[in-house]
Amino acid sequence: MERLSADESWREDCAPRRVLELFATKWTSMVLHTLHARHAGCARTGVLQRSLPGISKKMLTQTLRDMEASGLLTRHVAGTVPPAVEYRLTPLGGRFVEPVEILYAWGRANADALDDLKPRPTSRR
Amino acid sequence: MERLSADESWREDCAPRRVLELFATKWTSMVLHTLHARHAGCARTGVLQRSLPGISKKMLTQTLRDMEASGLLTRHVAGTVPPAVEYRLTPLGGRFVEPVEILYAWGRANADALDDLKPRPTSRR
DNA sequence: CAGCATCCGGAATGATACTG
DNA sequence: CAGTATCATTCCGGATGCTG
Repeated sequence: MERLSADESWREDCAPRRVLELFATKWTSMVLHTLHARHAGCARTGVLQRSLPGISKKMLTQTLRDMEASGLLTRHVAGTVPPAVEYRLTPLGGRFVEPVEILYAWGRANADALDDLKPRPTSRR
Repeated sequence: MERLSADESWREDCAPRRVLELFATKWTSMVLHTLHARHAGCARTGVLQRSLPGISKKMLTQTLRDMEASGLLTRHVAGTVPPAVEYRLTPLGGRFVEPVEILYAWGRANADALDDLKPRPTSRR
């Protein structure tokens, strides 16, 4: 074996690895997918929270801020009477939707196989 | 907004979410990708460790065991003089390579954009 | 409504050393 | 070579309460 192709390695700090880090945080990909698939790439905090069963206000805010820092979305503060903040996908965020969608679809397509290995109620993390 | 498509939701315990959990563990996807791209789907422990810069023996073993439990690969113990253990991708594991490859490729394709937001030496996680 | 400040239990990762 | 056993550390993610 050892058919070293082009550069199929995993040096630390390589781009692919930074992509994986985006998935390391529990909600990132779900927020991204929801923002795109259910809200056309733009939504407010409350709406997002309602679209994501189980997420807490804290984690939602934290995730959104991290994603903003990662350049996946932008944050727009509107009026100030009742704070209205909107989050919108950036071009990078928009492109990142694609891989996420693929993962999502793969999950659905392989739901059966995944069910078999389901015996992990108190799953990791 | 609110263009609720087919079933683009994230109910807890849905298949897509269980897929994401596979990425929650740091090394899973890297082991999978390495096993496929560099070792044709079958390799021994030591070889894998040498192919994954930075992984510890402990984490490698743990990751491999988890992946075995998840049905992504099988474990074959050969002789016993010097223990020789081989890990081989299962059909499910083989199918899972596809999405992982896509993420990998996406990272390479968007390396520039990812580099811009790189100012995170002591990155998250 | 949006967000921040804290406190906290537990999980994930890692360094090191030992066994067969 | 493969794996296990400790010990230490990081920090994720949930709960709760407060601010404007």
